[in-house]
Amino acid sequence: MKKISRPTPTAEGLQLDVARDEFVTQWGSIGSAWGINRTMAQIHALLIITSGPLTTDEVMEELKISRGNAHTNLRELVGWGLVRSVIRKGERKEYFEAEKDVWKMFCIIVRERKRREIRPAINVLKDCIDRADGLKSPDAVAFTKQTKALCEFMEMADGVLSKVVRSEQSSIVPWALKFLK
Amino acid sequence: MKKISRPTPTAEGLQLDVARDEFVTQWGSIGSAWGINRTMAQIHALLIITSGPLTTDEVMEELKISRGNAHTNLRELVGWGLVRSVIRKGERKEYFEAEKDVWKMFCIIVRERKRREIRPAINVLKDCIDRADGLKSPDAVAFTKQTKALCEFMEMADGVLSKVVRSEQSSIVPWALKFLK
DNA sequence: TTGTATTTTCAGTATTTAATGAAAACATAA
DNA sequence: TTATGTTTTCATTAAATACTGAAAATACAA
Repeated sequence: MKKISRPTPTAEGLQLDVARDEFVTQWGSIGSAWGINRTMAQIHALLIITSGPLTTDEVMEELKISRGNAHTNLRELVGWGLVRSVIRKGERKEYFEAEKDVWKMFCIIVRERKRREIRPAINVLKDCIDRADGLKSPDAVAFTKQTKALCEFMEMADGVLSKVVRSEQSSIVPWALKFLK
Repeated sequence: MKKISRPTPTAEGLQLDVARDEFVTQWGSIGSAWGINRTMAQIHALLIITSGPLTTDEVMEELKISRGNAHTNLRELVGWGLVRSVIRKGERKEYFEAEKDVWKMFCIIVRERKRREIRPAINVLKDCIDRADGLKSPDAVAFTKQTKALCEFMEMADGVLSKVVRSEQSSIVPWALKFLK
């Protein structure tokens, strides 16, 4: 295994390293507030601020984590579509690089969350509505009314997000924004 | 402690109970996918589909959870503003009821997440930018560029959400929607 | 083939997060 | 005041989640 080569640390270099560490660490805690595994968020952060693609070993080294951990979370990120694997010809190692365009990142995350979380939630709501729909008691009527309201709201949100994300370009939202208040 | 009175279960009543249970349970798992404590989401779900306000004991009974757990999560929900406590005159017990209007719920959640998560994230980014800004190396320039892009995006998102939520009325988003694509 | 580099898996362990339940604190009525 | 109902706290325990590291599987070159 090749040792990662590093330039002799200069004052500037150290300052940058501090900023990068801060970014990676904090992105990790922000991620976990949003229900994302801390390590996954940190790897993502690391790849976002690294110009070239990195190998699993380099990620392990940078974040001081085990191979299994690095491997699993890199795969997860590839699964989300936030990171792609790159194979350099003549080399056997797999490299990983993040999508860096912020708007594209946003679109990917929105699409995945729609698919993984919003859609299932809507299905659950529909299921509950079906079970209670037609029941006559006041309780049942109230229940149906409330779940229907929730369901309609989520479908609306789902639709808005679809449209926002459809164009895949960032100018539309700021533009539409002019019309809001 | 007074036992909760319940009508004799009918076929319809049972069917409703199943639907309610399903809703509460599933809302719990949806919540945890979004970084919200499962019990907190379940209590919220329970209060949303219950017409009258409930006491801590009733919540404990319905969800089969301990007093401490019910207490803590009810307080947390009150802290978010999603649930308010109600005191009935002549009674010593505290009652809890949820905000039921879906649009209001949405506004509360957006405002709180902005405050608790988006704003702090923006501050972290600004801090990282400050540390690296002015450094001349190509790595530093790339780092600054990337973090600035992220920061600007999040500020934009913050602004959009502020406007969406400002009016506190649901008609604006569907209206603005017409302009999207 | 066989050897070597690399990736993947997963049982075991550690860490983090959430829940319990009983005691303490508090509030009100008698 | 004392008695009683109610809320709050918090040390302990339980459950969920994440991580490690080594072994197995895979891929490829010689």
